[in-house]
Amino acid sequence: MAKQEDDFKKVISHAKEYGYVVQSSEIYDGLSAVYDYAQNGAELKKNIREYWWRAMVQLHENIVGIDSAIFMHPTTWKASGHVDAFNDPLIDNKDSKKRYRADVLIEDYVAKIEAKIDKEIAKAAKRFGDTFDRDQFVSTHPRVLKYREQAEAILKRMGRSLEQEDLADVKALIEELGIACPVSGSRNWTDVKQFNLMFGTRLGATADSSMELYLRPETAQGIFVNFLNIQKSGRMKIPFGIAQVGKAFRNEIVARQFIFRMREFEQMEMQFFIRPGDQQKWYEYWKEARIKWHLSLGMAEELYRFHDHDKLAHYADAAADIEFKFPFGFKELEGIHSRTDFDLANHEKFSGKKLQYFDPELQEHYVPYVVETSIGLDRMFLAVFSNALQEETLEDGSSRTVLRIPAVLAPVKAAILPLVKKDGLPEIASEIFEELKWEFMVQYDEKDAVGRRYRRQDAAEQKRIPIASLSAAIHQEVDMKQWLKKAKA
RNA sequence: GCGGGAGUAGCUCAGUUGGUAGAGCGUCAGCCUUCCAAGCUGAAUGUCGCCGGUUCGAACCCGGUCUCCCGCUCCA
Repeated sequence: MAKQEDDFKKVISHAKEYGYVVQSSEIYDGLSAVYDYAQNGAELKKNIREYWWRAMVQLHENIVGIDSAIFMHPTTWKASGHVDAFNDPLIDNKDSKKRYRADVLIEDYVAKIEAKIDKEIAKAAKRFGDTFDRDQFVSTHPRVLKYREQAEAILKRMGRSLEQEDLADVKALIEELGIACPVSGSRNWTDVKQFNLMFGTRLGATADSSMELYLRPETAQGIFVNFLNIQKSGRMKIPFGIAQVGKAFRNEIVARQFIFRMREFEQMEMQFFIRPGDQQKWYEYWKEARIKWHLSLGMAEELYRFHDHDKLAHYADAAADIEFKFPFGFKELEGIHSRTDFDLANHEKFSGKKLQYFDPELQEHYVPYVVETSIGLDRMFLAVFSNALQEETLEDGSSRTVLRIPAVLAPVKAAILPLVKKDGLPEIASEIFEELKWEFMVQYDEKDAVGRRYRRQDAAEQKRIPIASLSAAIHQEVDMKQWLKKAKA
């Protein structure tokens, strides 16, 4: 565990020292869970983004890419379920310091009442044997009726209080029911607080003419609301996909672990529209396609694993994560979700506009089902970067730090290093540099002994290309270019 | 939000019972060097996270605050 922490700290400090990631607004003590990408980080991030875009959009004739706005009509988030799902009433127990969702505490209490009903039924069933009439028993037995009435009253009151955002009453309900903390057993509760995971802002300059809206908590909805626009203008036929890369915002209660969980982050999402009933097939297809994409980068296979969800989100009928072995353990890197027609159907309902597809083969209209792939660009960055950072022991026993980034993603593709700073070598090296820079990110360095420059490059960008000698390289300039192209491919 | 740990140069850290800062690496200028750092000469860099208090005097003691790491909690 301590080893893990050390490794993770090394990743963070290396990212800072070599111009990858720094904390936002550092000179003002920083902003919690907000980070900036520095010179090398911006390149690496851009390369990951492009690698994804090419794999998804360029290589699939039936997938197109869009770039939708961060601001969206507020009703979007009602339709998507985020207004409900991202608003949690939370309460803390002052003795155990544990935090709970207030509604879950109450629901658990109700579940206990229902368990009592089941017990009564079981008892009666045993007593009456074959003659037991379950429905009649439930609708007449006084104790069962009382329990049922209790349970319903509690849920009704909770529902009404949450609806009206009467959080004081939610707390009062918890106290009246005598709900105790499962850990400490105490009934010493804080007030119920509403946590909204979405950032609110205003559109419009003056207070009375402005409209309250949210920064998008996911990019997917920008795709759903444009479903018909894209389908029609692109003459897309099901199955087809719409991809998008963009920023999303979540006001996490606790955002931590460096760039793993940030309040402002970038998603790379693709919504694949399919016939209802085909979801299982496409879900499996994309699970496989996505893991292949990851493995194509050549990082160790053991670093990845699938995690199938048992507890599904409000929109999904199947979901799996591709987890990556980060320095702090296996964590979600990408999600593949079968979202059914939840989103499009809800946007139909809330907007009153039909979001349907006419299937020429089936000769019928339907709301398509959706399989989504959603990967965090920042998480992918962290996966690549943390895995690339390696300590290498050399033959002579000394060690060096190498940032071994997959060549396609490397921020800088080649370093041009004249062996010595004389005999006209810098001039020739500069010529090579001038020529290569039109096609690749390259760097030039003539300072210090060449060995030292190698080490410097190894630690910073891992881009050096073995050249037998500079003079040989000049004669083999064409070959080198081809080597570079191969390396790039 | 709660609990634990931490914040001194770009990085890793030292700093004795309070007497206004150091090392290694790195960086920069130059020398040497025709292939894998730690040879030579010189140089720059810190309101000791921030604010306040105690004191003749605070990196050190006290209070507050911000930020980071770990655990709990949360995570479409």
